[in-house]
Amino acid sequence: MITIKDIAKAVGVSASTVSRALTGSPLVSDETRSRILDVARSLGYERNELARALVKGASGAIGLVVPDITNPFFSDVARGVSDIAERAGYGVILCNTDGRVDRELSYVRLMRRKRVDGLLVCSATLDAPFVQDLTAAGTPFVLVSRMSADPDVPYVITDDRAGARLAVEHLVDLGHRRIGFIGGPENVQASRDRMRAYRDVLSEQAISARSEWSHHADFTQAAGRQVGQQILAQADRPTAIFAANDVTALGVLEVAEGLGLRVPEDLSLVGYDDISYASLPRIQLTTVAQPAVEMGQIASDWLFSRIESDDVPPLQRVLSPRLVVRSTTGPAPP
Amino acid sequence: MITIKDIAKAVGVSASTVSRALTGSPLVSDETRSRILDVARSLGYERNELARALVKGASGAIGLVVPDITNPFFSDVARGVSDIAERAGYGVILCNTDGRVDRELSYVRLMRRKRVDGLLVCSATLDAPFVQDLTAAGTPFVLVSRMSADPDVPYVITDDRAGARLAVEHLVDLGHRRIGFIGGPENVQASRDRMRAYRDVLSEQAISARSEWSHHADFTQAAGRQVGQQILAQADRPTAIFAANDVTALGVLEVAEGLGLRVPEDLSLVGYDDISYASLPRIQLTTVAQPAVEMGQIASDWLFSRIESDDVPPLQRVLSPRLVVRSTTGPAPP
DNA sequence: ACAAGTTCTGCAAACGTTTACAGTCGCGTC
DNA sequence: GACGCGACTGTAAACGTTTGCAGAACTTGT
Repeated sequence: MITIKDIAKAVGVSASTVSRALTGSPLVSDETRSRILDVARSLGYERNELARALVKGASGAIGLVVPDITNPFFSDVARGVSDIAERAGYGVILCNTDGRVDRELSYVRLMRRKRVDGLLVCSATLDAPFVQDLTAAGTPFVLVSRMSADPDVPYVITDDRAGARLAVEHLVDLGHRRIGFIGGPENVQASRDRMRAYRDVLSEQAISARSEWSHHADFTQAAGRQVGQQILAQADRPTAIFAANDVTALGVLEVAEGLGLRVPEDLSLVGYDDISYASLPRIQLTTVAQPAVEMGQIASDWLFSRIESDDVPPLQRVLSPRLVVRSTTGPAPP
Repeated sequence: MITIKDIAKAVGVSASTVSRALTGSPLVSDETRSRILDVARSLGYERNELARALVKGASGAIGLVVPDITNPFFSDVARGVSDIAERAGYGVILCNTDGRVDRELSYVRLMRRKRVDGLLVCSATLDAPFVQDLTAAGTPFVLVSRMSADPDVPYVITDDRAGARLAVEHLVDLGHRRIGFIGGPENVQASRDRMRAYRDVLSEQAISARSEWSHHADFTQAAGRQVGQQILAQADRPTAIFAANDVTALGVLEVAEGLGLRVPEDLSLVGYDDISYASLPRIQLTTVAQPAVEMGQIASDWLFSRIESDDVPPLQRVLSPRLVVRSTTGPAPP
């Protein structure tokens, strides 16, 4: 690979002059600059960003850790992040944790070793030890879709309690009294909040929460099928289910139809996220919309300004979810 | 940040000894090694991979360039890649090109500057100038979902011609004679191949290919809607449409239902890719399956062995596509 | 007691940049 | 003709590792 020294030799100047010419410093005469640029071009020089990163103390990369890039919610977030990063000239390193704390932690450590300039974490487990590590290390980061008890930790979320309330109240308004819930992993904040709101609404409305209608899954379609089957196979089954994300809801939809249940006549179904497939004509899933792409953009926008300058106020942004009523919900059967 | 020198000072040895201890070299006594490890741990040392990369000439990262991570086909590929990369201890840098040659090129250059050890390119434009650049530079890479005229270029693809044949022949078998096609961008190899097969089958069957039923889109749902609308709004419309990917097909499905057409009674529809949403009960899209996750795995598996050793035979893997008949296709209306 | 190993450790160079500092050169001014 | 100044260029150190080479200390065999 061509280095700055090769160019220096070819042009007959020192390496520092080449460096200056290439970085656009004014401390170089127009004549030598153009000679240098010519030679650099003709040699096909590409600056070694590793070396540059080492001396500048900035790697020009950020880490993006998500549970599963295959989940449309997170690929939307990733898309938002990647777009902003491209504009800012940063690289994005992708990490899939499957929501496992150990992988999350090992990825965060890998990112620290790679000296990323910042970190975007969607992983959302509740008791995240890496948060302290990162604050202690002074690595800028943003939590996406997870809030922290610590008031100094920057985050972008939507109000999960409010969103879940919308969903459950919608079902209650339709006359449902037998309402089930399928959450994500127990240690995921978003899942807890949505569950909490579910319980709150039920108790406010003096509706009993039946434990056999409320289960944890893991935000995948397969788990949605499995838990959905479990709930719906009971003789005494709910008339409505609120699933803590769309992917799960689609899994439930699948088994519901498999069991011969009509949606929404026999079973109403609400999801969460409003992934693009929720709006397909055949699906028309009632759901709570989160602006995923925008969340990614907001988070990375802030991250980059935080990287450039230490004193930007911490980002603590709570976006409003929006209930999107489509056709998987209807009046409760008599 | 703690460096190797800090540890050296604290323990009272030289930096080289610390380095050796940390990298597990046998040239260090057990006693000093354990003292060093203790101090390293207690100081919270994390090795600077940038510095290491600089001297070793290997960055421990690969680039993954895809048109759009939001497209489930590519997020599946990404998932496969990321899993293998994690196991091999590599980082994956994500690049979205939207299929634009300029962005593709500028990303490839960025990756070269970042000195990635290898590159996985899904971008699939036909006349890809970066291929020569990369071979010339000696950067290992694999084309995913695109073949090259050059016999030395490594790739993983499925046989697009064969897959598309399956789709179109299926429609013909069902009695359709009025068959439309919606492709991807004109310069995308996969799109061309699928179109080519579409035309071949029609001409073999002595069916006329009507140009007003055959259009290019860009593999997005929005474009599927738009082009679908264009084709289906005609009084003289086809009885079947083969869309070059599932996302497009879902867009078509949307407008078809909007126009009051029943699928498959009035219109049969075939997609390509078998993304996970194609199998939803309400969708049940007939499609041609490509093993996306596996393609990502195969490609990166090979890439890593290629990185470790120069002389592995070039990867040229053609996987077989599989027709999955579901319920968006049916007999042609009389 | 001494040569010849062994086993461990340190020195210094290298990787490819950036950048503070010190020149050098030519030119105009007094 | 000395002086200062502006405009440019070079020297060298630094970033944090790895690693070839040489040396030190300690064993072993004679």
